[in-house]
Amino acid sequence: MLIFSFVRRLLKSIVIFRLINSLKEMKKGNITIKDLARELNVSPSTISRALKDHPDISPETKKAVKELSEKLNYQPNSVALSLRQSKTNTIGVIIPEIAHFFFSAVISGIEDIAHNAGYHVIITQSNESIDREMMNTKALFNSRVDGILISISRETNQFNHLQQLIDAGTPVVFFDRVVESINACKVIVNDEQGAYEATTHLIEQGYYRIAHLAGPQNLTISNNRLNGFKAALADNKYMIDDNLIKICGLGTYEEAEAITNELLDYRFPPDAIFANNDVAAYGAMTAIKKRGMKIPEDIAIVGFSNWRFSSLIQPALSSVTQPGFKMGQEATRLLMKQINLGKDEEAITETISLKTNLVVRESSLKRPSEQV
Amino acid sequence: MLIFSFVRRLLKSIVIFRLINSLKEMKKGNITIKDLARELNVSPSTISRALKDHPDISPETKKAVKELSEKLNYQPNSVALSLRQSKTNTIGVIIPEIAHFFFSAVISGIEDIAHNAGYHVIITQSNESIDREMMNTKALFNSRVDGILISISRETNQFNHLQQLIDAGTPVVFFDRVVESINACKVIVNDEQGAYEATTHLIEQGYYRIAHLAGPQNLTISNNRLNGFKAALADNKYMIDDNLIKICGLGTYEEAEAITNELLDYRFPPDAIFANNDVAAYGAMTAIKKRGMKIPEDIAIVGFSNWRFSSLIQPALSSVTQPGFKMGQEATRLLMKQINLGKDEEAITETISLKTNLVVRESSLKRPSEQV
DNA sequence: AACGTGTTCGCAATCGTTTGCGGTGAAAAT
DNA sequence: ATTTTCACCGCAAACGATTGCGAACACGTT
Repeated sequence: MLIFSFVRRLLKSIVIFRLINSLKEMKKGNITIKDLARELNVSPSTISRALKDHPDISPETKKAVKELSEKLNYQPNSVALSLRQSKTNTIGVIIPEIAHFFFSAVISGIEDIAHNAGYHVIITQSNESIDREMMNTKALFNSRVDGILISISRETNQFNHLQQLIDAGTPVVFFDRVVESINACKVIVNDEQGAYEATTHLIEQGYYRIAHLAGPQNLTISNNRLNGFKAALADNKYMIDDNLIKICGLGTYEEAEAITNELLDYRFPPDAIFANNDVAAYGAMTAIKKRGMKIPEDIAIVGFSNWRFSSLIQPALSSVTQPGFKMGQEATRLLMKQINLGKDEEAITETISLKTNLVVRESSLKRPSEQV
Repeated sequence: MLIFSFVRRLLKSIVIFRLINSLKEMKKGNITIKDLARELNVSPSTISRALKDHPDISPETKKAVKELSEKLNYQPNSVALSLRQSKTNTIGVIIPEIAHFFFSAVISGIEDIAHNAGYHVIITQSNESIDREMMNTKALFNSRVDGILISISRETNQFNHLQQLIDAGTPVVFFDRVVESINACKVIVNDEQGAYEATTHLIEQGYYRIAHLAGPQNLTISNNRLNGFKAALADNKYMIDDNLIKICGLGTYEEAEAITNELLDYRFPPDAIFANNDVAAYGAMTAIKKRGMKIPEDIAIVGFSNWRFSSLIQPALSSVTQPGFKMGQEATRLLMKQINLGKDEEAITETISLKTNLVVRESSLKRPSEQV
């Protein structure tokens, strides 16, 4: 018995030595189930079963397998697994830009749910380009991700690539920037309501000539915000002056600054600006400051998205917060639901609408003395 | 001939009908090479060869294959390809946090090079947690990515998981937050020089009691910045007062604010602060402002990283820029070089050091009247 | 007629893992 | 002594694509 054990141990160390050697030779020598099988003189099936505590395998074999696997630090090849099971346990995300606080928050929400469900997350950026977006959808499809979360790019005005994806059976959930015409799961924030509240807030503060820096109107969210803006004006018997509604197509800081300058050049410039997003708001603030005008005394500003540093700038920027983290969570939950659907079950097409929240800071407050 | 053509066309449409039908049934019915083979009555090998213009295949067959493949929108299964070729054409990235302007820039740089080389990029966040980082390395390894780019977490103080990765033959390139003790490719910025220049700048502006908000000292970058700070003081014959060097371990805004308050409580508080990063600088600014002190008149501030909004806050924050995009590019180039290495070639262990650049803004400028 | 040549394609193995089914041997039941 | 039972394990096919090798066939050449 002792001798046997000794011999076995000797054999094992030789085995390990041999493996390490061949590993060095092969450079990228990842241990496979076959390696374990060869060294223990059993079949690969046995290794596979032993590693997952299949009842057909004897305790001794299991022990031996597990020990060797531990010692050689065996790691199952996910690629092979994915192929075998036609399931990658991976979901893909397509967003316009990572360097965007809102989207970063969404990603964290996505990872939160996905990781707990045992999924990996592949993130891709479209960089606001439809070509890039199409490439990404194709790449994710070819990688056979189990599902896709997408917020479309600023440029996206046709949706074949997305419809194809859905037709091929890939579960898709849209978030934030959704596509109206596609029948699928969607998670949005109530942009219209957010814009309505922001505008109402400006009205309540006593501003009467309110401009809007709008986003590109092919994006539903931009359109909704514009509608909310108009609705608030209308409900308060304010006239809607199209000259005070400017579309910022690029979404850059500089563009907003230039467009704000146009507004300020009017004979009767606005006394408040509601910006489609915080970046535009920053641009507006810059233009205003450069003219020596004061915020909010001369012009009030409200933004949208509540970037991380909106509270840090001077004056602190009022903004509509979007629940990014929660949106990521909800979108991923919907996706998981779809993925786990039986083949025969009907596809679900739920739409979740999350509430926004207006955070009032200095940039939109009339001074006490000036308040009505 | 005409009849033949007609029959063939008829057959084809039936074929397609059948496929579409079975596709609907199978829900996730991705077209495979076998499907094409069955419908055209050839072997899968022929399909494979036809699709890649192998000379062994007749022009007619090629044409038929390509047409059908086009019509059914055949997309090769990347998973199967990866398994077959032991190559995933994917690289993994591990960063502490996505919601960080510097890292976002790095990612864009990475994608720039990687996409051009035909690689996908998988991004994972460690959230500054070593556990998460270990999980991510394992997950990426199991996914058999062709290489990994990593910037370690704030918590990471042991490196077994990374050494194992390298020992297993996975190409790894460290960037920004590198591990000194591991022999591998690294891309860093010259933190010491950056800190040296920032500190020298403060000295030249006439500040004489300069404090430093340092980062956790297990991070080489933090340590280098501290060293640069000290070196600048020493070279200018300034004394190094350890009371003016405070370590911010968490890296949060609030922590920096609290620690700055400690500095301000001194009988002789500092008249300038060089912060290890911009977030800490923001915290310091908040603390200073809350006391009614003025920047830079009472206290000057210089940060590190040059966040996107450092130029927007009041006063605009002087900061040391790090070339994030370029860093991502360089790191990826190094990784590509490693990946394309022959099996027998010696592993490369290059270290690239990028230059920083001090951007002087209001927060560190003595007023003209007060300047020497 | 036999052989050589070239074109066009299929067979089968392979990547790493899983799994239904069948096989072996020993112990237990008849 | 024969059958049944059970524990334990291996065979082989499968996931989708690639590729070395050989086969079949139609030519042209001797």
